[in-house]
Amino acid sequence: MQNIHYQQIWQTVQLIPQGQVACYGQIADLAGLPGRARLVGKALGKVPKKGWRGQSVPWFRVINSQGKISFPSGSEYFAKQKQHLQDEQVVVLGSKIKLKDFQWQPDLAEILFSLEF
DNA sequence: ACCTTGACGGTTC
DNA sequence: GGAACCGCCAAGG
Repeated sequence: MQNIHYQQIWQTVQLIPQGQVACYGQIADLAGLPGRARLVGKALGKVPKKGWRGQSVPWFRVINSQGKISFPSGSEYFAKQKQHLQDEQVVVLGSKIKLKDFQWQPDLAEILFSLEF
């Protein structure tokens, strides 16, 4: 396929460690697409369910810059995302997550690694 | 080539 | 806090 941007995004999302979260804008920046948070949302909506390059894409570790799950509360996907996060010990109160405690803070080495492709 | 759609973000009030 | 508004721009129709 030719949608290079989606692939860069999926790949970056795969770097988020288990038990941590990242926001859409943060992923966009790390993927080399500054200012394109919305594209990240679109890309996540299209992750291959079977995974990509042999690994699953942990879409549920991506939330918005306000620390909230971006699906309408009550929707099927909202529940699914919340469940996945709680399963890996991320505390979700209502729809909110404390970024201060759970946001992924990639170190320099990780950033450089992600830029090599 | 034009128009709409996004799992968004920052600014402002 | 939260809501309204505007900027963003690749993809798909």
